[in-house]
Amino acid sequence: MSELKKKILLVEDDPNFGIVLKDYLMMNEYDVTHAKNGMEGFEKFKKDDYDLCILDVMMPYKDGFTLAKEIREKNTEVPIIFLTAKAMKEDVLKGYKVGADDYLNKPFDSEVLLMKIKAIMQRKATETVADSKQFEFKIGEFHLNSKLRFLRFRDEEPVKLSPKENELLRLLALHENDLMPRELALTKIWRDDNYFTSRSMDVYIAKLRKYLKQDENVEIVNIHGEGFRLVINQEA
Amino acid sequence: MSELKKKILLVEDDPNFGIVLKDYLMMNEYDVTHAKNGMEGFEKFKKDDYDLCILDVMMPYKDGFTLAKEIREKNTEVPIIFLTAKAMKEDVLKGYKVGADDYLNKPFDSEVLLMKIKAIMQRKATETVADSKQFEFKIGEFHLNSKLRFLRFRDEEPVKLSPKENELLRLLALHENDLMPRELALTKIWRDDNYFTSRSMDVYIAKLRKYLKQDENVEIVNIHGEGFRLVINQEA
DNA sequence: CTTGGGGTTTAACCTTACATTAACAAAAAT
DNA sequence: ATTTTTGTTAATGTAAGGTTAAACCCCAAG
Repeated sequence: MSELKKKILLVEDDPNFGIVLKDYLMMNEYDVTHAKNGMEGFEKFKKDDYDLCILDVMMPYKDGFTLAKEIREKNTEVPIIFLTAKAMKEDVLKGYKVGADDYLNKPFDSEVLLMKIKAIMQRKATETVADSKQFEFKIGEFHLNSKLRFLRFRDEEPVKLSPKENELLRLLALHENDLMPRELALTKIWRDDNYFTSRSMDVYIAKLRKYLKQDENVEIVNIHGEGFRLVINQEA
Repeated sequence: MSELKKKILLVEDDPNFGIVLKDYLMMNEYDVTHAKNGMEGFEKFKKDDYDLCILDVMMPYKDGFTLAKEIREKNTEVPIIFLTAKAMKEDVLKGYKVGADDYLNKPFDSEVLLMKIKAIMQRKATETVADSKQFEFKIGEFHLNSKLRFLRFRDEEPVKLSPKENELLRLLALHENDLMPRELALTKIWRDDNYFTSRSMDVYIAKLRKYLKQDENVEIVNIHGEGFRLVINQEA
């Protein structure tokens, strides 16, 4: 049964490091293709479908950012992780809004890389294209603008939401009337799933309930051991 | 059509290093003009349009900072990168005040330079042309003329704005009712994003709020960790 | 050269905003 | 019955933002 191994494109010019990393990832059940420079990386990218790209930034002739841009022109979805030299300053990275899913400074702990890969795969698996672009929601008599992070009830003054409140409510709204699994919120918003983040999330659920109390027909229901459901009852 | 190469003015007095750097940049598809001192650099600058200037700081007769200042008098837009001989913090700061986009300590990794160049070009590329031409705004009952740098409330005497006040308010107005990211203002107006420029910006926000207080329906709202929003409420 | 003023930055101090953790109560599952 | 999960409120620590005043820098007038 040809396993459904996830395909990773690894572009890394340092041959030693590249091979070590490739082997490590393959040991962890990924199907890894290794390209030794930007050109080769792009060729291989065009020839196949990948679930993830790991690009070294510092490469001669075609650096990781440039390659990422080319990849993005072909595919706006595929997650990209950059491997950057430690010396690289934040502002340089920020200048490049290629849409990276993560950065890792060399040298890095390979287990950290694995975790990031897992988190990204998980996130992508449960994400639709439309979702990532929706920032306004009608929730009963509320209006959520999750770009500007405010929640308005009818025509009243909007309430400002904190980043976490906002993301959580948005995620619930995306799953309106349906289950929003605990684990999903934890991996997407908290990027980690453990006892404490889980309790933290519960605290935020309580906060949201307080806001939403104004509208009788809106409530957040718990599904024990599973997650939460944003229920919206419409009156006839 | 492939001749859309970006033009770089390189001013570097060390002939060996200058030529090596020029060649390296040309290998990376830039159109490089090399000047061997500040005088020559300024002459060449006046004769042509460049997309970027790379200036050595340590040069006889006319140092990089002085040259930068002259360049800025002619052109407030063109990005400037300084090459400094050692880690000299004072000079670096001085450089930023001329409006440098970045600086590099010699000796530097040429790939890092490439990266910075790309980041800067990218930033320039994403600025819209339309924005750069709009200089008059209606802000509630205010009128902002950002060419002449004054702000008028109704028919009262216009208030004169300082350059920073003016640019900041203009940037807010360009994003009217929408988020104006902190980072955007800092990189565009202050050309640097650090603790101090950030605090400086907050001071200017306070000043603008003071001016805008006259109109009840205009306010600058903070979005924690993101930026500011110029909100204009219209009464029916 | 020195002095003064406009513009800007830095410092200081204070308030608000956020996220996490703790603590304990209640509900659900086993 | 007892363990696990969830609800809720409060306490804590840290970061971000608001405000004011002093320091600083440059430049131009005395």
